[in-house]
Amino acid sequence: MPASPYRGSWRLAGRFWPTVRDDPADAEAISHKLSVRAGLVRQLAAGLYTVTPIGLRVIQRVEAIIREEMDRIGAQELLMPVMHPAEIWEATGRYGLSEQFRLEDRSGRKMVLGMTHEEIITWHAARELRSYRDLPQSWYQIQTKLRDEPRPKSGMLRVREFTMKDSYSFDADEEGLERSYQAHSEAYARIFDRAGLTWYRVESDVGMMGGSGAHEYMAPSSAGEDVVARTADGSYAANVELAVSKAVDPDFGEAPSAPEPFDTPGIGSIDELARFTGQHPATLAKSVVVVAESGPVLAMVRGEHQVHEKKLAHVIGPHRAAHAEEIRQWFGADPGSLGPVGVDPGTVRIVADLTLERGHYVTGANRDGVHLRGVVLGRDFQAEAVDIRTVLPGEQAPGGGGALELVPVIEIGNIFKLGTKYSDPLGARYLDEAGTERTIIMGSYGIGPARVAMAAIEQGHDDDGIIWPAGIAPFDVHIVLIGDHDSPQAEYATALWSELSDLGLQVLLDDRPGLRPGEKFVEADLLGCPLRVTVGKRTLPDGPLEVQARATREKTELPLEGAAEAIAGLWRGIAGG
RNA sequence: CGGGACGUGGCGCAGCUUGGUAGCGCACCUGCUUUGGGAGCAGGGGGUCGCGGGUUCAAAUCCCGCCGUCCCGACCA
Repeated sequence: MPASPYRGSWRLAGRFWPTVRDDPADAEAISHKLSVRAGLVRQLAAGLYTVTPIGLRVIQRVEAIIREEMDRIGAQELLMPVMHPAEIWEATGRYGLSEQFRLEDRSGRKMVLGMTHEEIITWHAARELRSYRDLPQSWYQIQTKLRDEPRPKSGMLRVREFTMKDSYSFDADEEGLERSYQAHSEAYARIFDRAGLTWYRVESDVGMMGGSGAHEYMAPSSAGEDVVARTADGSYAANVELAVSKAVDPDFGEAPSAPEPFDTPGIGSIDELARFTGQHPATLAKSVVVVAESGPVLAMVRGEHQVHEKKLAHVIGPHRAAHAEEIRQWFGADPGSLGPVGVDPGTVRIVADLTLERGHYVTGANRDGVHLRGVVLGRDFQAEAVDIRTVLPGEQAPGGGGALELVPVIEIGNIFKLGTKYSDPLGARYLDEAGTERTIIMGSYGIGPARVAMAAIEQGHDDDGIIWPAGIAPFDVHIVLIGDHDSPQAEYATALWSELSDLGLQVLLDDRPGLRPGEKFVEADLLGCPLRVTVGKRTLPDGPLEVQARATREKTELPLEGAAEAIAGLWRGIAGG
């Protein structure tokens, strides 16, 4: 049994720590490769992972930071079931979502596995909170969520079962919600700073949560699935799903008094059209046909832009791409020669990006191999002018903060102003001072601890392994013992381990017998604790003791006298005091 | 859900085209030597080749179906 007299410190001999030499064959993301190689996680099935004892240390350190910061803003921890009666989800119209795991109990009662807990916490709030005197409240939990993801991927980054810190605020009015939202915003900043991440707070889409305002917390990483548009100074930052920008207008020149048809044989794409006409793509309009529930929609953006599906969906609702035959039927031409002029507004709804309100454009003529030039919105066709395009890097941010860059990010947390989306259908109401019944105003706030850990790996690694931020490393100090159990080095290393632990550090002592020094060094690099101390024959009897910082590889030689204090000092330097 | 790839000792892979004794590296076990950056020698254990069906005298290999996993896209608090 490995002795561990100090909370948080480990002797390694006899512990389960399954490292591997090779990258797993099916891993792509760096955090996926390294989390498996460093023995932090093991896969059970697609999107299902077991966390090993040493991996759990990292997760628990993230969770400890979260608990401290949530408690600091007065949030209270509780714990709700993962399995819920379906009726509660039916009440908010969220029963039957495609990602929801559904089942029946033995008596045939419909149940669901929780993908989140808005419904459940609101159900409780509706029963327990009655008076303005009961408000405000902030409740949180760190609990398992289950989502039947269409495509689990990238190791622990996108999984079907994971733990989430989710909190919920209950306020009497909008001002109260604003305070709760602000408190969470400040707590989140401290949490992600303490976890050692580079992160952005960005405006986000309210999505399926509904509500009136939302921000996402994003860690930049090439493994990220979301994209943020931001200025270099950070004054503007938004998920591309809703990012806006000032497009650069080309020199349109004079518009002809009416659209002029011209032949464009065999031209099917904007690139080809730009080459054929010698005009800048920004003077060409792209026409995309989709089918919404109400019928066909022609969506138009400038040639250099892309239609953003989510933005479009905000305007026209759920939709799909149109089939070739449908397009023929509605427009009398094939994709490549489509345009808005002459289209019957009774059959086809036309939505045009805001950029098209300026200038005149080349569009398809709805005759194969023919385009029109000089097409003007408002004069030659009517359309709803709306924002449906994706911003491009280099375009100017709306606030004057400069040019936008597009960066891939991992979503590590989010905060939502829910308003009454859940409290209303679930009947969470209270009586105000005047005795009037009012609906409770809610917010919800999430963080994925495992994503925080994986983002830290994405942002901190080199060819040899992980470089943990001091705040969430599995250990503060990793002692590599070179020598047998009964050697003087072992005796010294064990004493040093105790001494460092007494100083409040979490220390890993690699006292595994029979391993070669090289293997221990390689695995220490893989694991990536901030400081590595080597105790070998060179150390004794007179020193020096070698300490290496994982991040910089900087080596420090310490005299044996006062070594533990000196190491603690080095650690404080790395951890930021 | 569309497209693509892969499934062979614990891990990483070869063998499949052209059917005929299941192989390599690492890991593992034993012994000796070694011990400050994934050791050397010798010996050894471990695989119904994802599952089911078919073709054949004979299937890891050919055919059909299914399952699993990964990647791209769609999707996605």
